[in-house]
Amino acid sequence: MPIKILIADDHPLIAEGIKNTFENLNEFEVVATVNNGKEAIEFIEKSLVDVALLDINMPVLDGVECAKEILKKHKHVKVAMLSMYQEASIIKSLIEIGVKGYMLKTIPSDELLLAIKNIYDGKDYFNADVTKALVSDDKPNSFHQYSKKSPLLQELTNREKEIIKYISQGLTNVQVGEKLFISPRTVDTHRTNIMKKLEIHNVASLIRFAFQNGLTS
Amino acid sequence: MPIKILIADDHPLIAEGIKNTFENLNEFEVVATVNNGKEAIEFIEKSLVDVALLDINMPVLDGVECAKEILKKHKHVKVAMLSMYQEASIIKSLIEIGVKGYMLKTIPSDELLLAIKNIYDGKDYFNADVTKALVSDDKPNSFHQYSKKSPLLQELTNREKEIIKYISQGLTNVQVGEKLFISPRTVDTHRTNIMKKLEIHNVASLIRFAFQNGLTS
DNA sequence: GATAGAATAAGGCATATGCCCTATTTCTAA
DNA sequence: TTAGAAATAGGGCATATGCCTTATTCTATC
Repeated sequence: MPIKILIADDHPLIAEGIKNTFENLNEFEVVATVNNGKEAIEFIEKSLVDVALLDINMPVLDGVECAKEILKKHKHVKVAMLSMYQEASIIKSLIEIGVKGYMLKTIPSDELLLAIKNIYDGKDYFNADVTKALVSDDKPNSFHQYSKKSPLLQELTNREKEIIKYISQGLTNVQVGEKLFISPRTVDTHRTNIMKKLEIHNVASLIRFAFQNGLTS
Repeated sequence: MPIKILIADDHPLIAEGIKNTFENLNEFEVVATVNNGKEAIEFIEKSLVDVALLDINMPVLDGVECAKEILKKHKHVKVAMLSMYQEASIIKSLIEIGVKGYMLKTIPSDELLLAIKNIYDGKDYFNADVTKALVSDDKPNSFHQYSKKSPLLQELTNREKEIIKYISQGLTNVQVGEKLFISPRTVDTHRTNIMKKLEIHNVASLIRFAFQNGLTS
């Protein structure tokens, strides 16, 4: 029986490319390609899926939130993430959530096949570059040393995500305040809270986070 | 005779997806899929290509630089750009360079076919969202009103690109200075020059630019 | 040899940020 | 109904930024 794969990506060309990789191989079967996390969950709730391959950066419901939902409610489904970027901090969060794999979109087709097969067999698959980044990341806040929660698990509120969106558009605290009809000091407070949660200390890192997690407009 | 298409994208899955879109259609023929701008130019120099479909964000030689090169030396090749993001300012630059099309990676396959056909026939194809953004962008520095050069044409030097890379990693001027063994004041000068060239006024916009143009590490 | 661009550096200053606080109100889940 | 988020707001202050300015040195290129 082929491995039933669900692909979630908001870029049709990419979804097609991935689907194409598994085509004509009787070991795999792409049972669905959906455009966002919400559709992915809806499909899993009514059909059988072995491995869910989720893009991190998706509209409506992003990959990370989607993964959490799936891993909480549908424990038989193995979840692997696809991303444009390699970022050690995200990986830590994903591992803590229970994700079985993380790969960059630069992965060659044949390696993707191997990865999905491994994940289906209960093994983990994490992109080599990423693993390397994790290993070299021996800062005191590394989750291997302390059981401190990783950034992404320190959930951001909707308002905080909204604030990030405006900041990443290049707006200052004053401008964001004007957009949302709140005091610039409130924006500042949100900003401070966001940075504390994400363990970062300047806008540059914040925008970086926004882009790598699909929080931009 | 089929339209000869060259695809340049550093993400094999995406390149495969695009290639797959044109498969089995005798109106089109994908003559090559390459991983970066350099390879694209090398191929065009020795083989016949009608339409080059370039990802903006590529290593080695990015899409914009690649497009300039092709349009300068190989005027018979029509160039279309693919991007993850819609950003009016980039489009302006591309139009000025002579690019015939710009589409987001969210484009559906059938629309991509239509787009390439139009471009081959000498028409332009620009993503609807992008066109809308351009029209609504009636700021005084719009290139339709003044013949002022757009940001991307105001070339960044290698050192400036290097500085952007470090800033987008979240480093402060002092930290960048330490990395490059130069004074933080020099980093500041570079930063100021970059912002003047790009017509932006804060880091947030700078990081945004970096991500949208593949200048991140 | 002159000129221009690139990279370097710094004075000076207004603005924005990052981050401690504390505090109130509103909403929500236990 | 009550504890706990979430959103609101501001005092206060150190640091970082954004952006003028000028200036030197080192290539290229003409």
